[in-house]
Amino acid sequence: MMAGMKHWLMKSEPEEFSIDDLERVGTEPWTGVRNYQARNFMLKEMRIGDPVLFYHSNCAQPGVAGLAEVASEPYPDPTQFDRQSDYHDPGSKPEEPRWWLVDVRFVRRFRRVVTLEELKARADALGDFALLRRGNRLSVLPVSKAQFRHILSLE
DNA sequence: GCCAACGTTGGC
DNA sequence: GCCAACGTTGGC
Repeated sequence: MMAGMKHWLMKSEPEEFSIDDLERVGTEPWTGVRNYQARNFMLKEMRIGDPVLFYHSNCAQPGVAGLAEVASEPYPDPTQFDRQSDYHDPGSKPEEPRWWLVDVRFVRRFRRVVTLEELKARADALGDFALLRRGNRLSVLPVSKAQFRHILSLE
C-alpha cells in the first residue's frame, strides 16, 4: 500500500444511491456535496486509489455496506450549474466553481452490512472517529488506517 | 414522522 | 461580527 494513502468514509442514502447501484454503474461522480468541509476533503486531500468505506445512511440499517475507491482527480460538480438539478447553486460561477467532486469506483460489496450499532459498540477500540461523534453530519470524512482495518475485520 | 444537532443566512 | 431564524441531516 502506498505510503501516505488516506482512507475515507462516504455516506449515501441507499434509496438514492446504494452500494448495489455503484456495483451496477461501476464508477459514479459524487455529486451533490454542499458542505465546505466535505468538499475540501475531495478537493484537497483525496488521491486516486484512496480506499473508501461506502456507508448507507438515513435507512433502516445504517452502516458500512462495501468498499470503493477514489477514481479521479477533483473536478467541478456539474450539477451546480444545472438549473434543473436539486443541487443547482446560482451563486457559483463556471469560471470559479464553488463545488468540487471526485469519481468513486466500486470495489466490492461487504458480505453483510457492518452496522452503526456495531461500530458504536466498538467505539473504545476505534478511538476518535468523526462518524461516531455526537451530531455528526459530515457526508465525507477521514478514517484512520487502524479504523479502516478494524472495520474490515468486522465484516 | 420526530427532533437534536449543526451549518448557513441575513438583519443589525 | 453577532446571533436568531431557518433548513438539512440522519438516527431512532
